[in-house]
Amino acid sequence: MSAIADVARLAGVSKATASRALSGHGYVADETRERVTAAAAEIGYIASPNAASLITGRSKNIGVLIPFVNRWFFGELLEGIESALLGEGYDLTLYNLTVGGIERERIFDFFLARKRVDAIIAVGVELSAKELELLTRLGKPIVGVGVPIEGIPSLSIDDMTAARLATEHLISLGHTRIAHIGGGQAERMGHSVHGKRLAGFRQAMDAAGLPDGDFWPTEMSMPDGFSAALQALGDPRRRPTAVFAACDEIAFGTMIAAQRLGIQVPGELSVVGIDGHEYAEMFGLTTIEQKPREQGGLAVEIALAMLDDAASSRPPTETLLPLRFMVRSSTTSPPRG
Amino acid sequence: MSAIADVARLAGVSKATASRALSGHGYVADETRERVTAAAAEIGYIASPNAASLITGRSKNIGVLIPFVNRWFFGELLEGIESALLGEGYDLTLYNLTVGGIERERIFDFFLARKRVDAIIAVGVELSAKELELLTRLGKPIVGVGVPIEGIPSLSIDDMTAARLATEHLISLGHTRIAHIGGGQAERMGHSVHGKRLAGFRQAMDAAGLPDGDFWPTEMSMPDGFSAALQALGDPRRRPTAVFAACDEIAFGTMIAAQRLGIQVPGELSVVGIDGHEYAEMFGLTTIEQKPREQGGLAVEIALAMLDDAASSRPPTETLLPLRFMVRSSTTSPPRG
DNA sequence: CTGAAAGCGCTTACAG
DNA sequence: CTGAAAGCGCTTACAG
Repeated sequence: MSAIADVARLAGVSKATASRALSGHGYVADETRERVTAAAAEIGYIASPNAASLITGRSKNIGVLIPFVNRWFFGELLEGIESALLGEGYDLTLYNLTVGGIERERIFDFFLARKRVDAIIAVGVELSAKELELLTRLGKPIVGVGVPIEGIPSLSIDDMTAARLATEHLISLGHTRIAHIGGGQAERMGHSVHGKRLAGFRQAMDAAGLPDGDFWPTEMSMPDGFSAALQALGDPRRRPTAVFAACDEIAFGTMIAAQRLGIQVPGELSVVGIDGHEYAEMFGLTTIEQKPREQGGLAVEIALAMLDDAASSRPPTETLLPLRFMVRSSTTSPPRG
Repeated sequence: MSAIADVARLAGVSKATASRALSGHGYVADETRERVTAAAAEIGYIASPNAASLITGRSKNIGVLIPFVNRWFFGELLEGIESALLGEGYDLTLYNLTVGGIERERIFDFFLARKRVDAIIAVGVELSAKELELLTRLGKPIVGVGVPIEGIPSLSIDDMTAARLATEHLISLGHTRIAHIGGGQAERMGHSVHGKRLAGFRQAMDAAGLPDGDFWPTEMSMPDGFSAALQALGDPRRRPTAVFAACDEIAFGTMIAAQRLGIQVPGELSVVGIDGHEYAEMFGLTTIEQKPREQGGLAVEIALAMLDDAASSRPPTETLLPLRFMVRSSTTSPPRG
């Protein structure tokens, strides 16, 4: 006996009426609705979305594609998405879409094909043409966050501008020998976050009439930033007076490397990052802040809105999110001489 | 027309046979099975677990309760769980169970009551008696990781032993003024990770005949460890020569605080942690390693095994996971004088 | 405004 | 070994 039948019997109505009363779809007399709600509360009835999905086609579940869980930006975004979804009564199904991951293909071919999710939020993932095709063929709302996806409503900061701002800050302080330690993976530098931040850096240097600073490619993590910085700062004769790090984690690694090498920050080396990482204050890092947790909430809002009016009013393809410059103690004028 | 009907028609069999062939339940002639599999492959058929769950009662979906996503230990564990689940064809539904969280109650009353998950993996969560009651009443396998849960199969390291080992390491180096910077939340210190690590610390100090070292309670994060360490190390006259940090993140914060105060590590201050964080090598931190990613895989294994033979062979209530002592450059003998 | 009936896409006794 | 039928727990036209 289905659970809703119990509610119906207790309230003295049909299953159909009970369903209408509980879902809010269709006409039900106020008095009836109250009886049904009371009955449902009494036996602790919670509708099974699995059963409902069979007929409504909606499963109250959103799939999240994300390359890392354990990096600040991604972790914050994920928590933001989760909290917003729960607030709306949606479940979050997590797909950790790693770059060379063995399961990557299966996520598209199998997991997403199971028709379990109503929409997809793709966080910081770069999709191959084939993957994008598979995704769009699902016919479900897709929202991109962190990195814009061709033809899909996406949220991100303006990476080029952020990088330009960070670099200009260093230039305005008087630095001329500025290095960029940033994301590698040169193959797809074009549209990637990495590529744009590098481009913004070069743009600012060019505009100031400065020679291209050194670029040290690395992964977007603290230990990798540390290793790269050891190289970048290792040779005292060629050492830059300032580093623009593509993200705060790289910036922290750079600051630790500087300390290891006996280089004073900011006296002998200025460091600026992008992100607004939770450690930024502790490190005294000057950075360009973004708010990934809020971005997650926004992404949910957009995805659910697309679900509501499927055809009409698609959100704009690319939404740029606000930036905030936070000056702290990691940047100052270059040393004299 | 249901998708499996298409497969059946194409293979020239009934839906029942198609279902049996694809699921592997029940007898099907080999030749028939091949035809069905081929037909399914041809039209790219993937069974809807939502529909199947209605009759099997299984949804191929596991719920994960976790207090943080953005802390190394939890992030690693989550990635380990996700990857193991995907390998088994299971989805992961993420519930971020924060401590004072507004949604916390709803996760138990509403989300988990929707009958969507086949089992629950509770990571590092301390449950109230009421919550535990709600959880067990679901009648589903539950596995605890990180912190043991009363009466539930749980995986964790032996926190007391780990803390004792770390402390004894410092003692064996000759330290006598050792402080512990560790988890706060005194109200439920008893069974918590925090409480056990503090207890192990005290046990080791006692056993060595040393007076209780100072205990500085804090959150298990790097910035909070930093703030606590600034206090712990601030007064040169009372300063300890060694710090046992309850986790690596606190240890890193402590090392950064020491640097800020001009205190040499390890010359003037030894620091030891617990975890084996990905930054430990960069910081040169001596620590007791655990492998949360593998713990996640193990938790999945146990949960799925419990699903397979519901009644029989319950796994042991508390499984203790291996530890590995990693000595690096953050610990040495205390300064003379 | 409400109820009886059909049906979502599957799986599983039950016959044969 | 296979198929026809029933049914999982819901929701939604369709009558009334």
